[in-house]
Amino acid sequence: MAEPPTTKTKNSTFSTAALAAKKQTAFDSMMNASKRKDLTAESPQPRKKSTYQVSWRKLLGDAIDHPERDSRVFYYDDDFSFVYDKYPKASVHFLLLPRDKKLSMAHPLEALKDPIFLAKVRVAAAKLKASAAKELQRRFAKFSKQEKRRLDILNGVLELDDDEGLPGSRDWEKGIRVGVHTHPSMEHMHIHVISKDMFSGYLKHRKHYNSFHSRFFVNLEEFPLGEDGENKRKREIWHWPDVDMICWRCGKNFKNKFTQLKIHLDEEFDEWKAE
Amino acid sequence: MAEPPTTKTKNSTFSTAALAAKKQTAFDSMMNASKRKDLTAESPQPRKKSTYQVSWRKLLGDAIDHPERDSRVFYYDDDFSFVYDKYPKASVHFLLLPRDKKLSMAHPLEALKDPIFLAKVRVAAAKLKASAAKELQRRFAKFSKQEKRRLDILNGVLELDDDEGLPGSRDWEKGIRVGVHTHPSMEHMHIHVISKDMFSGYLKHRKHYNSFHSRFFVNLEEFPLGEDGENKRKREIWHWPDVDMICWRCGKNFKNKFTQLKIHLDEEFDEWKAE
DNA sequence: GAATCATAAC
DNA sequence: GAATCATAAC
Ligand SMILES: [Zn+2]
Ligand SMILES: [Zn+2]
Ligand SMILES: [Zn+2]
Ligand SMILES: [Zn+2]
Repeated sequence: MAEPPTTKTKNSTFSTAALAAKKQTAFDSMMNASKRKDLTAESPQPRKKSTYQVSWRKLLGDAIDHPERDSRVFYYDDDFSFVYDKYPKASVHFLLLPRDKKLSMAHPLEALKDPIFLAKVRVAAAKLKASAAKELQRRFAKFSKQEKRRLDILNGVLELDDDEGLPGSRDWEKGIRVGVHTHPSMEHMHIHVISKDMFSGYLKHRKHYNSFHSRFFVNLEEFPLGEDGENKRKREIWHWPDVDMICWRCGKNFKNKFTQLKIHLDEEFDEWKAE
Repeated sequence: MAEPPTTKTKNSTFSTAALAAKKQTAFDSMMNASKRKDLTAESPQPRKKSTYQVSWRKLLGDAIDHPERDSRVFYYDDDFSFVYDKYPKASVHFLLLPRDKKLSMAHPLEALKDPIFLAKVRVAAAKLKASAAKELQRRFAKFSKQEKRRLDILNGVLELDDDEGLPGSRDWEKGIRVGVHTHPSMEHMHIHVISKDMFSGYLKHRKHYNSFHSRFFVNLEEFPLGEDGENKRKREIWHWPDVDMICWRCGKNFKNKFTQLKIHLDEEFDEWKAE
């Protein structure tokens, strides 16, 4: 089964930074920066429209075509790859990728209309969700009030009362969301499995936040949407990305104030871990 | 004397976030975001040039005029205010503000030509630097190899050898830089007292980094620059802000790759604390 | 998808 | 000084 990552917990907002850095190609041997400035100083010209053909949309292809040699993949079988998001937008952020070529190329809102496929995705997603919850527990149980008595007993600091069983763990799965984006950017279908906290150095602007905490995000439980549901959803995000940012935990509306939201998320993160 | 701040150390890149948030005025009651979009959708017009008269340049005025009621001030006397930078660009970031009206309005490169004033600034800066070093020690000694034996003895984990004195502390002042910007933005003269790490959620772009780790930053020890030195300095930053970012610790050149530098600073921060 | 740079408005 | 938004180029 999928094991949660064993990334060393450190005082960092870029927890998978090392991985990202390792996979990064060397710096482009671009023109010297000051020379660039000189050239444009007197005759500023708009850069020409790019003819770059978007290969970044296919960046998830390797994870399903060659999972055995893709370091982002931490588990796979014939049907699915379990993947670390390279730019995690929360403390835990995994992707579930269907490996079937045809399904993988379909739009998630279309593919998940098929009840057979939906059922298979739900089974796999439940596994990945459990894995994500386990990772939250591994990293944050030590801050959690609900885990305290259990941990104290396990560590021999406290003793069980007579007839007392070992206390249960906090339900970390409640801290995990599972779903898809209404309009994904990368073309291989992917289901996000992400913790609610949105505490990450990779969360850098409004779209990042609202991709997961607005109507742009469709929970797997909501499927099948039905035609009416789907149309309603698209109306709801008509003004995307110009939609307010709402705190996932307390509901406070931050309008378009992303930096204020970031500071608030930082505080909510600590309180949430402490629950 | 100036005492270091007692901010609770937590897993946060916005350590003075609470302060910043508290001082922030309520959100502007601006037009609804979606309405804005509608208005500009068919006839996009550039926003009019602002007539806003820059009061933000005077934002440090209160710290020297009314230090007793400015929460950023943590120590002051007749000559200087010691201040927390509201947007710290490193784990410790203080400002030293001369309170004399005339000196405060002068350009630092001009004012520090006066040997009397320079000497007074150096005395005050030494105090603030010591305070900053003490704060580094308070927060990071527990990660430091150089502090380990000392702390183990203080905590009773180890015992002193015969004739052994208590081991000295790490020299945390080596981790502090003191100096001014060649072209400050805020008009009240301020001397930066800042740890080298540049680990901060408020460090967001190249100018932030290079303001402290390029020739744009003039160390207090370098004064007096002399006319030649000053002119040379200005030539060296002619291409500002288009100058390469160089890691403060290992000297690696990150060119204009700010995000890569951020990830690297994160790693250097851990290694530096562990020294 | 990420990232650098530029631009208002404050 | 900070912050939102837009724009290339990849
Ligand atoms: Zn996506
Ligand atoms: Zn909240
Ligand atoms: Zn300044
Ligand atoms: Zn380095």
